[in-house]
Amino acid sequence: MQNIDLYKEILKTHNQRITDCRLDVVEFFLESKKALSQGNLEEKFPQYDRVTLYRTLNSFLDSGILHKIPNSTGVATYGVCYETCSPKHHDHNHIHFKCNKCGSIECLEGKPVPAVSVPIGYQVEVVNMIVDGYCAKCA
Amino acid sequence: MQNIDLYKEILKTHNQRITDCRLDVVEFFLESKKALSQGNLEEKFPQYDRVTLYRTLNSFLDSGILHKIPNSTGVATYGVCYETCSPKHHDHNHIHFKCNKCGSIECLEGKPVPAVSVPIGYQVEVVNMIVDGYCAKCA
DNA sequence: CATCTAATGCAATTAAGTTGCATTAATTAG
DNA sequence: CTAATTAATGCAACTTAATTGCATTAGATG
Repeated sequence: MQNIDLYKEILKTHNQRITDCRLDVVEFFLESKKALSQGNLEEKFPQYDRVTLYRTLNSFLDSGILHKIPNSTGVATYGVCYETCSPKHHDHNHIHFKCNKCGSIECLEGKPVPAVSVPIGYQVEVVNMIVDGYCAKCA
Repeated sequence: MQNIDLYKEILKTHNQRITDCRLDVVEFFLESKKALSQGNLEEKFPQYDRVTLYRTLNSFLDSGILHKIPNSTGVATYGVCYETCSPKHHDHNHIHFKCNKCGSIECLEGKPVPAVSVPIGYQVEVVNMIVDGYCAKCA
């Protein structure tokens, strides 16, 4: 909890109350630098009720602290939003990488999503790019 | 069931037995031209047991008739594979589009996924691109 | 400090997906 | 064409993910 002031600031600017649970969750996301799921939170914070963690995730999602990362596993995973995101408009112009061996999901910062063309009449809101493969450790 | 011979051929070449259920499911996928979920199948085919439909989907997945489409809803959705796919190697070099209004997910054929660059040491297996927005009908 | 309202914890419930097992039916070999 | 083989089906039970209701607690605001 070295950056406790930063975590508090993040919560405040997103209209979240400063509670132990929410500070812990924010810290966990920022420190781990990986996409996390409800299950990861339950493991890490057995002191909090499952439902509280669910609601924390949903609350962070609504307020724009986190975004959902699409995947095929059937388990919702979340990543930290960047400064360019606001609660109303998410701008996740980066690629997510999922390792098929260790299962970790991370954001590839500095790797912008290439432009995408859609059929006439279609309107693009968000583009997600998910790369499956093997990370540097597992390759 | 006009194309019943085609459906049988698809099942045969993927080592699936010709049954009513599997013929119906293949037809549904090919006719609707959209990504479908377990729920869609249950609605459409109340005559078949839930478990049978689950197993049909999984069987089609393993044999390379269908592929999973990553998404943020938490519900697994499946799309038809192209000829370039084999059970062992899936080649889904196309973009999936999800409409935020009507919820339909479809493949944008003829829209190849752009090349993607990953950090050194990373190995790419499959690249998925999911565009969220509004389809021509809902825009 | 009093009020307001968000956040929490517990219990119960819904929904998605899986597993075991006995039965049925499609395929294959003789 | 029939018998043997094995995939597919249906039912029941179970697991896991996620949601809802409600009473209680505790931040935030004036």
